[in-house]
Amino acid sequence: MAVGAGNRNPEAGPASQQDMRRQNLAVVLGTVADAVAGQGPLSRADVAGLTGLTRAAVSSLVDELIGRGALTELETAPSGRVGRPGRALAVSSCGPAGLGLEVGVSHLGACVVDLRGESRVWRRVERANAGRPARRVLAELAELGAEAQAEAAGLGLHVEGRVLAVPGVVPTARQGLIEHAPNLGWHAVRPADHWPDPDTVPVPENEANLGALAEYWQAEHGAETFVHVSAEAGIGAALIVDGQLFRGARGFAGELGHIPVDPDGVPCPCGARGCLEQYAGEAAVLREAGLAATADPVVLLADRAAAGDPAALRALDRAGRALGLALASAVNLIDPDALVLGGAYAELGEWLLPAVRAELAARVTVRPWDPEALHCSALGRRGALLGAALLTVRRIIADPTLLPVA
Amino acid sequence: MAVGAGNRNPEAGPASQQDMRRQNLAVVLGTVADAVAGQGPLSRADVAGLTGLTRAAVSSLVDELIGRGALTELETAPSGRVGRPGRALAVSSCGPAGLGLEVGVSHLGACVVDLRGESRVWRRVERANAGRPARRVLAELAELGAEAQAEAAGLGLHVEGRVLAVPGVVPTARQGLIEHAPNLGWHAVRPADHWPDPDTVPVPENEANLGALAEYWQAEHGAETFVHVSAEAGIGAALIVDGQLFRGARGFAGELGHIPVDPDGVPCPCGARGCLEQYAGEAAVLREAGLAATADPVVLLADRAAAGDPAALRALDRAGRALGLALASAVNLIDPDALVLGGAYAELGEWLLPAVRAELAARVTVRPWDPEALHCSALGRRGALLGAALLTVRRIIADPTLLPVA
DNA sequence: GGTGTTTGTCAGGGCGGAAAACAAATTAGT
DNA sequence: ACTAATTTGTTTTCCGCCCTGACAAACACC
Repeated sequence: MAVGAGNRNPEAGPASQQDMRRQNLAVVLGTVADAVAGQGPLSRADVAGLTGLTRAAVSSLVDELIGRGALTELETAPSGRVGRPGRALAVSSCGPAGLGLEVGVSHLGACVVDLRGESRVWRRVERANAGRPARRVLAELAELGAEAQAEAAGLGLHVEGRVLAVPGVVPTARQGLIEHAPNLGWHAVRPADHWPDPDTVPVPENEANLGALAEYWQAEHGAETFVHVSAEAGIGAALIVDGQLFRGARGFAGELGHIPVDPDGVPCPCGARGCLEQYAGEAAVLREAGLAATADPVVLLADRAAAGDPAALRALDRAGRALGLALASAVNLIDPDALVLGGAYAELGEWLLPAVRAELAARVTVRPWDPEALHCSALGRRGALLGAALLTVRRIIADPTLLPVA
Repeated sequence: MAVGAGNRNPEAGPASQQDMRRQNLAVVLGTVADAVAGQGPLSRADVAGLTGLTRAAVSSLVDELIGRGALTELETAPSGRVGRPGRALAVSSCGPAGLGLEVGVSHLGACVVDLRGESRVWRRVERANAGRPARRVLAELAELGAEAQAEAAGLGLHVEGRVLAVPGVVPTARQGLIEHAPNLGWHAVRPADHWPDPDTVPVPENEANLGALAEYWQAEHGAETFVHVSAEAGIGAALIVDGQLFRGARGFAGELGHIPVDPDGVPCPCGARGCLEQYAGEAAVLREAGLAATADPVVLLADRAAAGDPAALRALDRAGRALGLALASAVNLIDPDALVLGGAYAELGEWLLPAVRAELAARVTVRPWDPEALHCSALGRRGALLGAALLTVRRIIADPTLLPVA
């Protein structure tokens, strides 16, 4: 009898038969979606065996999922085993899809991901968005999104949800509001107020959170609980706990940038002293490396480091040690399966990782710690946009009744 | 569409009608249990209105809950309102109960809590358990537990589960094993191997976790997400996230004691430098205050501080500042609703709180922070034993089918 | 005492999964 | 080539659970 086992959330309302159906639809669809990589396509009987449902129940559920366009029956391939061969099931590669949109400081992006999680349309254009009026930026993004949606329609995909990744604070309580995006110069922007077409308004979400979710949904490491660090302007961490994004009581969880790494160190604009951001933030690293801010300072820094520039290497080493110190606190508190460096950090990983690893090894001592648990994201800066599109897809897989019954 | 909304755990198995029934039984019982304090006892119709279930369904569920001994029908009191008066429902004060057991360094404890969460039997005896063979300690505890259970039987209570609070590591993976309890000198102790009566073997659980759960279940502050700090020999934190104990990927979450508060500070036996434990741990505070270890050093320290001893006050201030620094990291990462000082810290709160508050105010700057969110536990050192008994009770409320149908 | 209101229960129906039987499609064996 | 064995997918029957609607019971108000 482990603590927490069986302690379902008492706030959850009563269960109805529709909830049961919904849950079982999700179980069947999720089983097919997750097992694709495993051992070839599944049949109804396979799904029944894996889930514990009856073949009859699975048949009924699969019929409904096909009717909603979530599943497809493939051509039956000879299996070689004795007995009647099963009809192969697969998540539809044409049909429902998710549209992801992104506003960055220097770019706009749009992508469409199908139910299998594969990116089918990808658009990215460079734009200097800082300081531009939100209305203009969003109008241009809407255009880009419409193009992507049209291209997806040509592939047989139908967009079922739209999510907008923004580098800013999107409070949990006030749906649809971008409270503050310092790098863009946005305050209290509500996309719905500026979007040209009221039928295609996207839901905003913080880009670091989306990047972490993309990492969880797509990455190879099967970590269910991990910390995803991303540095754009500030240093933010997104916490994935048991496969769920953890936002904290008020949505401010993961403020890694203001963890104290040197209690009496340099003052930070936030008012405290010795915040991580003053040691491992973009501005601090550039200053230490003796570089001026440019259009893409991350690439510049990576080039200098690759060329063996001692100042750049020293700056990155110092940043890595500070980051490692802060992450040691995170490991001690959260005990994650993995630590993932994403966003800009992913591209500097080669020079950051040794210092971070060394600091972690020295500071995480009271539990087993695998150095390989710290690694760089394979998605890099694509994570946020991918996550935005995947969010819709994963919501559909978690609740296929969101799809129209056709 | 908030991130995480509707993302139910895909690992969850299929739902059956029994699951639905179980859930609805829990909803009804939980509604009656939680609303007792609100506005007098509830009737079936009240429960139906609160939960959204039909009166007919509630009737059926209530009948089953009465049959299992979880609910009781009270004498109908005149309500004064028009219409047929409802039959008042209440959680049984006699019937199912939870037994809590505790092994401390200097005491043994046992208590019985009824389904309402009220402590009905409380036993605590002083014993120097450090270094004694586990078999002897557990035999004596079993005796104490049997006495408590007998006394509870006299009150009409029937013990449905037994939980043992221990100051040590109880891994999630290996059920029923106390891996290591340094203060007791125990290694790899499995209570089942030493318990006299195989029918009453308790399940061990870490006392800090249980203290935090007791705080959550009993405390007035309605925080769903908080950090509960307890200092016995080491400094441990238990994290309650959305009303659930968060253990981390491997069960090591909450190691507050080894968060670095001074990166190049004094070396710690763990191998790192500047760990919180070296500044705010019991041994460090006593040393700083110029006191020798005694039977109950916490009381000694509190006496000195109350008397205005400058060394004691200085030591507590230093500890408080170090604790505040570490907690600032926790707040930045977790964004909890509250921070609770429990265990021995609760008794020293008067002298610790100002320094902790000051440090938090200086370090938690990038979000709203209410100084009152930090407070001391009202349960103090009773929390662990209470939590052990409550764990069974809360499990029953979360799943009433655990009770025999009578 | 009659009326209106609220409560608790009962009967009927629908929904959804389980169990068992059955038809279909393939391989293995002779 | 033909039968037996095996596995799959569907059909049928059954059961559990909640919902809808109706009804008796118990109170306040007039």
